[in-house]
Amino acid sequence: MTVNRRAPATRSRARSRAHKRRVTQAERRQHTHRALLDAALEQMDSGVSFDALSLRSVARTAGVVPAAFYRHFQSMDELGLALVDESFHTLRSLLREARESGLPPKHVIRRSVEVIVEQVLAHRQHFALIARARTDGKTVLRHAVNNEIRLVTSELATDLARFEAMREWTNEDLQMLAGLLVNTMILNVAAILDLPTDGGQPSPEGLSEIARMAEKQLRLPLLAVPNWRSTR
Amino acid sequence: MTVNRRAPATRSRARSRAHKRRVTQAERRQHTHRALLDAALEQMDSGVSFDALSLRSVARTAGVVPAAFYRHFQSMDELGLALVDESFHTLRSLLREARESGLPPKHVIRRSVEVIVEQVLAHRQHFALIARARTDGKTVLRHAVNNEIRLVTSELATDLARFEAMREWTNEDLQMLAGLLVNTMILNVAAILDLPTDGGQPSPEGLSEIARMAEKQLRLPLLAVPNWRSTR
DNA sequence: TGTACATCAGTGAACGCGCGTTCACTGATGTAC
DNA sequence: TGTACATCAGTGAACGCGCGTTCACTGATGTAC
Repeated sequence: MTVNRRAPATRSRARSRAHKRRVTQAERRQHTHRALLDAALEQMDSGVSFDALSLRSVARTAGVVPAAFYRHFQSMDELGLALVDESFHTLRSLLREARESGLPPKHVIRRSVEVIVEQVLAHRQHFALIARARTDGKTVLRHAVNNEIRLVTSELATDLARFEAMREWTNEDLQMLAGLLVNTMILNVAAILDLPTDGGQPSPEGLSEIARMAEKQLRLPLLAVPNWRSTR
Repeated sequence: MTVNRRAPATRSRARSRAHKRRVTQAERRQHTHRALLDAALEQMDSGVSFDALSLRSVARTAGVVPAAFYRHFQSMDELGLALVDESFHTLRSLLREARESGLPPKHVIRRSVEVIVEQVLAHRQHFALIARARTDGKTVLRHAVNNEIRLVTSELATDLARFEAMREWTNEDLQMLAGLLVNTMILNVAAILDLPTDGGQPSPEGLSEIARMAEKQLRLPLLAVPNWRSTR
């Protein structure tokens, strides 16, 4: 019994025949493609590290025979890279949202933390991938993720350079601060993902505690900015 | 051909007979035990994540038949926990060294970073385990590692409370700052482990660049301490 | 010291299992007339 | 609209492999006399 049959057993034969619908090959292809990606995300979300995933279990979860996998990806590594792309697309739009809010620095931190918490809950699986794959065994994925993180960090450094208080900072120091902030964000995201979920979402208490902590951890280094002598 | 034979083939039969040495069962047992732990560390150090290790490959690397593994550990998880204990013993002694240096705050940071770099190079494999297992798939290991990190963070918070400038800080804020510092350390350790090694040690340039960055990332939040209003 | 038996770390063969990959195939969709 | 052929996503069986675990075993070390 596969996901791709046209006439589910739950419909009467007459009805299914009357409502018989032509599904284009492209639709079917896209559906399975998505199902394979989702199957991998689902398993990673439930605690399996990427390189413990098997091609067969992914195909099984997607409701497809193992050989069908090869119609979509050459290998699990290729699927992994596709997921990294997807996940960072999510992360980038998150960061853009926080950045373009146009709020004064004081509120931009609180807002950023709010956005992060919202986004992590909404795209839990993608963030789980980023958090895990960053240090996971498979070299291909790890490097892909770390490259993306490096890019995000550089973008943040560029944004920081626009603030009056950091006009005189060296590039290295901007990268340093951006790295500190990005790392702090990543680890707080990991903390959210590690909260017990009891089936659905983690408890609001747990979330707000992490949010409060994250906000402080971001605010503290920024508080030091006026005292920092970058030139030397 | 195993590691435990008394008379290696490279010695003449006469010599080996003349120098025949009684090896106690305890010695043999301890030797194999260590060989199994080292085999796991060696494989993790060369990039394999813990839950990609197989019992058979560990036994093979240790020069022992798979069944012999069970004379020492009930499962790979048990071996993993033994490694976590060992690794944190290393980490704790590192932290004690930095803490008990008795240096003024200004120099304690630079000294801590130096100690970390030294220790990571000297105990590369243990730090690789901590860095990896922290987010790895296997639940048992991940929780063990995160618990230990939480303990280390609390100890650091206690130490911070002794500084004059933080006398008035709430417990939560001390934990927050300690968490920020510990996370920063961990991520810089991960960065050191990710440096290309070309066989032996990573390049001094790469190391000193990370060290400079780490020092700044630790110094910046501490610079903000006098401005932080903890009470609210 | 020598002998007889107990202990036990490590052996080697066997098992059933899920894995990745291959292959010829099926049958619905697509297309040309 | 209907027919004949092409395309191609997904099938199902088969393969060889490394895995974890079990078992009766071997032979050196340990011990009691």
